[in-house]
Amino acid sequence: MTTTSIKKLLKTRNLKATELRMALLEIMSNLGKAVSYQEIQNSLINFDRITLYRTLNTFIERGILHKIILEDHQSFYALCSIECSTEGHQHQHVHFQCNQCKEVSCLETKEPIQLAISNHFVDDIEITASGLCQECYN
Amino acid sequence: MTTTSIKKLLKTRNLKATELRMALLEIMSNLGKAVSYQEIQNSLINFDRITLYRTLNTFIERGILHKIILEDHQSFYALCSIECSTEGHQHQHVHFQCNQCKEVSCLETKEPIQLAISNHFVDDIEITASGLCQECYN
DNA sequence: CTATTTTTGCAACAATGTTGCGTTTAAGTA
DNA sequence: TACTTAAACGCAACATTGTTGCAAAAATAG
Repeated sequence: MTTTSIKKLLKTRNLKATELRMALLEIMSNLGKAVSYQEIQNSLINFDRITLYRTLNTFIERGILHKIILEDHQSFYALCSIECSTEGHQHQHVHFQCNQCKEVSCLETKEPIQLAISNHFVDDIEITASGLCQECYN
Repeated sequence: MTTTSIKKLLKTRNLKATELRMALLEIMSNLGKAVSYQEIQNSLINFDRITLYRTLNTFIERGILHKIILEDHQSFYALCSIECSTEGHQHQHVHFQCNQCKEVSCLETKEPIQLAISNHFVDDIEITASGLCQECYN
């Protein structure tokens, strides 16, 4: 994403284009993958952690980012698809973490994921898989 | 579980039957559901939080408990099935949290869950669903 | 350029994770 | 039962992350 398109995105969500927000979105779009909280912190220079905390929450709330929580309490963040908005997230994908390189990716599914549980009303499903990614598998 | 059977279980895992371990397993087996960390703390009296931390980790390591991490970083713990051991966990179930009563349950699946991702080697799958449980649905 | 609303940055606190280490305890053995 | 010893505990100490309030600063609209 260019600086201009980032600014546009922020504007559509009624958010001001502040320094940290721009920096964060630049990092996320440059890396083009799910990024760990650690990695975000390391990529930013001279930032306030409370502001980052609030920025991440704001972005999630406005449908710009989504959060992925893995077993070891590590948080990852990934850019949302275009369908997500202030009104809500529209994700339909599986999160995959490679046990070797530890990278996390969002895998789009062609068909909606179905899960039927008797006597339960299922509203949302989160699927996290782990194993070996394409790179590490070969 | 009776006190005797708890002691037996600990012995099979080469663990000493200490006060906190006994108390924790009694709570877990009495409640008979996934229990939040909060709830565990509230149920215990006069305990050391580091000891609890280590006890939980030990139990997970030895295949007595398994940990369920939900979106809001809340940890839940549940007793493992008989198949789990020091050698490893053998779970094949879906974790479900009710949006209303917030209870978490482990739902056994009759058939193994399959997930094929092209060019990836899938080793483990975690599925967390949310919605309304039987009680709150009616 | 100015006004206004948003956002930041700091203080302050809570919860949980994590390790080291000396002391205590459980459990096997004499 | 008393003794021994490896396991487990309990405390100190520190790190990380979450969370809120509030005054100061900054971004946008006009």
